[in-house]
Amino acid sequence: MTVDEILHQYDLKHTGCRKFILSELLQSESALSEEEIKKPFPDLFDRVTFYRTLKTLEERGIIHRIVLNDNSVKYALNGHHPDQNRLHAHFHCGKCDEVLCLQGKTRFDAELPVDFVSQEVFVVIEGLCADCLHQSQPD
Amino acid sequence: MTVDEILHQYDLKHTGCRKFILSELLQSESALSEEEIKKPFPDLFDRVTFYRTLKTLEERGIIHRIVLNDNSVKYALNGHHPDQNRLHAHFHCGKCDEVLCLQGKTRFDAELPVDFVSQEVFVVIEGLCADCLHQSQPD
DNA sequence: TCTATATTTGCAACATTGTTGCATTTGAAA
DNA sequence: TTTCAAATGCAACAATGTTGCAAATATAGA
Repeated sequence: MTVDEILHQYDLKHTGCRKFILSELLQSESALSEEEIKKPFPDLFDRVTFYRTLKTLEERGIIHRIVLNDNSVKYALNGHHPDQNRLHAHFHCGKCDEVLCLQGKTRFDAELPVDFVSQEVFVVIEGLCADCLHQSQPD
Repeated sequence: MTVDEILHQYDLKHTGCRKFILSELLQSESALSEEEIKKPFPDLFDRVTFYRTLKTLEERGIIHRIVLNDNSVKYALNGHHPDQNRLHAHFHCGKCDEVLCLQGKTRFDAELPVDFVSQEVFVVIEGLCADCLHQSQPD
């Protein structure tokens, strides 16, 4: 899936900021913060344009926001699982700050009070990724 | 458990701001935002004092922060389950904005990549509480 | 290819949330 | 009552996100 294919599929204009953001996210294994997306060309687009573009992409369901427990925000492309079972799970490495989507690799279940309805579930696992684990515990 | 008992137990001075925040949280069924805590006396304490006090209470393990998917933050008293299994689960009603702690009422399990270590898990369930459900679907 | 138009973008200004440094006040121990 | 570390208030700042408006641009149609 290319950037242009995505934009065409969602009937969005192929503008610079959209192509840039989608291109960065496509290239990345993990979810990226605004700063991380911008890193290669920090001042290529205005901050406002960036926010508005991220908002548009999110509203169209092309990307999703991940809010970590320290209030920071990362973005990732949506999988092509239409609207899954609305369980969004991510792993956050507290050392290198990498965020991984865990689509379909988690199970969650809750006993809610009577007549409470669950619409979406957001899970963030805080921990250490393999690289950082090995760095801190050699051998 | 009273405010003074809590402060004494954690060896903290019984200061105005601490007593006020703990008192509000003790009275509340659900988690409260900074604004909601302040509501009865919005200007009783400086904003900085408020933040520093919340930070202290959190560091001591008396309260915990809940970060919702819209970036807003709420606070709640910790249960007296020493350090549980590090699964923090909350329900957030998207209509009335109420947040409920779901201690011990959830099951979660994830298949992480090899050598990834989970330290803490944060879950937010977005949905509708019983009151709001009945309001939107009378009968 | 050129033109028209809705959309996107940049800029300025502002709002909210959170932090730091420092001087003053205060809780509680002696 | 005195003393002093801890807590507080104030000013200033930083990060993150939003709104209004004018200028630039993508693309549909001539």
